[in-house]
Amino acid sequence: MSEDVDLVVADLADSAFRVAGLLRANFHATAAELGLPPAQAMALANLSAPAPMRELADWLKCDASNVTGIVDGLERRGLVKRRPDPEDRRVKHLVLTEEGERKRALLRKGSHAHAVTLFDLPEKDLLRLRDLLKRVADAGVGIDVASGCK
Amino acid sequence: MSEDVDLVVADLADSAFRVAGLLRANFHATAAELGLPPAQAMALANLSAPAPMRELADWLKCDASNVTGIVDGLERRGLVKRRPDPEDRRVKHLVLTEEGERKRALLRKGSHAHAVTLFDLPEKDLLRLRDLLKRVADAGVGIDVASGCK
DNA sequence: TATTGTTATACTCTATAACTATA
DNA sequence: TATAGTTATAGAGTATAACAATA
Repeated sequence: MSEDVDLVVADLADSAFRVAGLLRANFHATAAELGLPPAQAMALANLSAPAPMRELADWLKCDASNVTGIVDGLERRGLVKRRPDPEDRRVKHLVLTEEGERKRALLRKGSHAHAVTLFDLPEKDLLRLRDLLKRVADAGVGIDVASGCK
Repeated sequence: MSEDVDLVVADLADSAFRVAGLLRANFHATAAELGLPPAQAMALANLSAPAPMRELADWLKCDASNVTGIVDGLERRGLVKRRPDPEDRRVKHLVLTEEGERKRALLRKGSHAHAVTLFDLPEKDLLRLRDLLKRVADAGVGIDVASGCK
């Protein structure tokens, strides 16, 4: 007899939430140590290269109007600068300052160290877990939210 | 040659975040359809039986002072009632109304339907993923946040 | 003294809508 | 007309500190 799929899925969703919660809690704690609110930290972590503000809104999956405030905070802290695009004068590119680069590196270092400790599995299991979870994550982008239909 | 563990872990953390993000986005959307803000929905989902407000604060991992506002919202919507504990008159138990039970069921039904669609894997993989993720989640509770040390 | 729940306060996050300046 | 970014506004989530009632 096979296990009840509903139960397995419920278990799975619970574990996924818990694991992500642990990752997020650590990210927030690391951010707090660096004096950064969560959203600003998330923005900073995503700024691998100069990018228009619009792009940041897409990354953070939030309305463009929020980005203004988040970037205001990062600019107030001296971590990014707004640089107007000479080609299209509506666009402003976000450029990290030296201090911004430094904090970004610390932020990523902290997250990664925690992840390594968290995903403490034998290599075979680690690879298996990565493959399975990636399949779910990749397939999931095509699923309509709150409808359950593809 | 084995793959670089750092890369695998980074990939894994990314997938875990994405999967949890999908689950959460769906939960919020389902909550919104029921006219519930996220925190109130989360509280409602956790109220399987009458519980003291303090317990809810632990579940939600937030300060007790927040719970007052969240429960105010649920009470305003007629979904829960505060019932004083006769044994310890400091304590108030949260009891779902009939409408509260109804919305709670709908909320859980929506989440679960989405999870079933999301975790659309052959049974063998499904069980494997559940086991691996559960191991990580269970082990993770013992890890200090933002320090990476056990 | 310690704990439960409340209030007051402040900061942050988020979406909507109306606006500007460009394209 | 459409797009990038801003402003104003309002609702929501969160933590801190001080407090009342009770244990």
